[in-house]
Amino acid sequence: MYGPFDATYARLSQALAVKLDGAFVSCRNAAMNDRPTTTLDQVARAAGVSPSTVSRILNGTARVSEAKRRSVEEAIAALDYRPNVLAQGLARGRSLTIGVLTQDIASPFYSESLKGIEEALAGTGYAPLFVSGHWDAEEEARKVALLVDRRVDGVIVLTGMIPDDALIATAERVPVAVTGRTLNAPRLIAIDLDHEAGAYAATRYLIDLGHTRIVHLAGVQGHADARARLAGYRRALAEAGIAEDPALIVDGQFNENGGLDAVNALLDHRVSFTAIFAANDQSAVGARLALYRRGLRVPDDVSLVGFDDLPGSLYTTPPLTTVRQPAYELGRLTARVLLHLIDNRPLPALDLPMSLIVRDSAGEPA
Amino acid sequence: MYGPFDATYARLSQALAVKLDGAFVSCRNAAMNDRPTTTLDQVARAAGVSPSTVSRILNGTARVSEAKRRSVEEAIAALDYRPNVLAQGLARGRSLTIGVLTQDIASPFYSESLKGIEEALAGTGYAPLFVSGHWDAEEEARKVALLVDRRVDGVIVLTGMIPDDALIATAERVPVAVTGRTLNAPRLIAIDLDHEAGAYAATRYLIDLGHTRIVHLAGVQGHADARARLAGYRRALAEAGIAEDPALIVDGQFNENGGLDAVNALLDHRVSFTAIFAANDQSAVGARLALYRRGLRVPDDVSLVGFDDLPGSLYTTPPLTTVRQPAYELGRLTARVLLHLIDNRPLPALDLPMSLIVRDSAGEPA
DNA sequence: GCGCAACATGAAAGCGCTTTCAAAATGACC
DNA sequence: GGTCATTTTGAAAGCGCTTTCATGTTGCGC
Repeated sequence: MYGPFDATYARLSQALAVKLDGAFVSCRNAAMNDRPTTTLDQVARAAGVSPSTVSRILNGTARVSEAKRRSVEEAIAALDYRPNVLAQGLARGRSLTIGVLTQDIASPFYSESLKGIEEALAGTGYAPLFVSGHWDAEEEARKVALLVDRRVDGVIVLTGMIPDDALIATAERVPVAVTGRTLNAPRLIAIDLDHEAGAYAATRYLIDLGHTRIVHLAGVQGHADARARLAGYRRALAEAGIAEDPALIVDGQFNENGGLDAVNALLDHRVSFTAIFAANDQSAVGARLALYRRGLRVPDDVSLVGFDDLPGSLYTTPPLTTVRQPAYELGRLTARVLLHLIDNRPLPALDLPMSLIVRDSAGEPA
Repeated sequence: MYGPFDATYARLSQALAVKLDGAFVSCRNAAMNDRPTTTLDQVARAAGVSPSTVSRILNGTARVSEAKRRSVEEAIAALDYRPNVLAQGLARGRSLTIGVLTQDIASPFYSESLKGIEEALAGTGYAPLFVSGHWDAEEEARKVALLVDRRVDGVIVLTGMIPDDALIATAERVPVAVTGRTLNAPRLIAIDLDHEAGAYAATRYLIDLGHTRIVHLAGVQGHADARARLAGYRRALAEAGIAEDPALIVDGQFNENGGLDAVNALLDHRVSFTAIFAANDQSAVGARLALYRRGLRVPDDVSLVGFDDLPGSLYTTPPLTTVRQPAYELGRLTARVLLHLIDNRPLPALDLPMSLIVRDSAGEPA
């Protein structure tokens, strides 16, 4: 037992926590003295021109004499004027905001897509407004409504459980781009990747290595991606003439703990297998820990293949062989396509391949 | 060599990629037929009352006769009316938006704080607007300006490199809450955790286990947290009477690759050590992989302690002993404090402890 | 039934910007 | 120098909401 400090000890799940120090906080809560924000009218007055002229200069909407331009620019600099984007939005009928419904702002997978969206929007004047639905159809609908109420100029939905109908209805008000679905409606664009093919490739890879007893750590029931990946697994087995064993298809819940529990259960029941195909990297990581705890080596004793290629999967021990989903690129593309949809421009060409990334977690069976 | 498919092969960094399938895209780009959005005026007309009355009912600003209330509510339902939040913001002078400057939307550490902010704001009417500064003072300043231009009602800054002055200047326009600094200014609140103490505890823990040759995988130079953690490491050594060996303090860059490279270099140079204290979990994970590649066991051959307690650190092999930073709670608290600052209410009590989470990656030296 | 307070309601003036429309200024040309 | 096309500019009307202010109602006590 460990205990050198004169501190309080607390037994956590499987961790001993030592409380250390509190937070340092500093603040001077001054009297409300909002620095008065300067408006376009003030700039106009200072420059001796009309508000319209200032607006025109700001937006380059029309030609303006050099003299006025200069005096307006001086006034802007002197007053440190910054246009009120809200007011602009109201006047123009566009908010320059793109609403993005993700499921969990901290999801290692979707946050890559958010990054792609951010990147695609950078420099366009649009700012993304991120909201999380937590895989709950109701909450997702509420969050989409929130976006619409804020008059976003477009909505991006990253997968989720919100029904197609709701998305179609939303598309009546504002252009929508959704990933992870196939869907056809006016002012709505759906971008999907071929999860079935990815899963097929992963499973086929294991089969080609010589495995026949392959566990599938399935994703969350009712989730479209989970279904597609299971289908790919099945197709690969069928094609190879390997009979499907229901005992090998277990629930991995798409998360670490699910993978951990599932593999523990498998091992407890003495189910025999030589490889695991996890429906996502997170459950693969959980599975890997369960194997580690039982002293099973990867890939020597058990081969492991994941799905997603999370940034961290390059650094697991051993680095994880997995199906790469181009999450970042998907986000970028989706945002780009949405902008095109908003401007009613022709849609750009699309090409987003899934790919099997072979690292060190799978090998031939012992 | 592996190659069962009739597919293209490509040699990646350390991975063989098999290109699979393209994206499925569906869309019907209908003619622009924006469903006309209904306004408060229309509701008023439909209900046979004045706009003021509708507004009052919407906001509960004043008592209204039961009859009118009912007819307005019917009109709202019939027209499917939703208030325009932008217009409300303009009229009220408040946007109901909180700007949040993070560094990387996909950072596993900071996204926990974002989650906390989201949680704290849920149900308050405020929505967070997330922007990323990428640890670049210039970009951070630009992003903060963007937030101010959108007239956010408050700004949260998660650490970052933006100079204190810039924050103080921002605070003249809008309330600011910043983490990872100690700073005192009007309408600005700074919340910091004690990184030095956390690092001290981690190092002391290793020392108490019997280690004396302890590597410190330092964070990014010039980063305040990195400095504080190094200081804690040093204090623990000094207190224990262990002479500091400069060869043991190496640059881990706060990321996986940095940790990997640093430990590789150490091993290449045959520096002897029995433990590693990494300045964050990401570099610890990189270090762990480097050790794995060399056949060194954790914790049998080398003990490893991280910093942050990322969600994934519970599932590394072995689970990582680390200093827990309450990132989620920090986000929640910061948002809450900011709301108080905005409303000029007394600030809530604060208590955010760091704690050493003992898992399985550190033990007594061999 | 009268006077006054209390209340419910509507008119209208913003919030800070854009944009249409028409007037004023400029310049080209004969 | 006058005419007309072309540009530059400003006045004013919104965008969709809130909020002040004034008006019209109601209710109460006497």
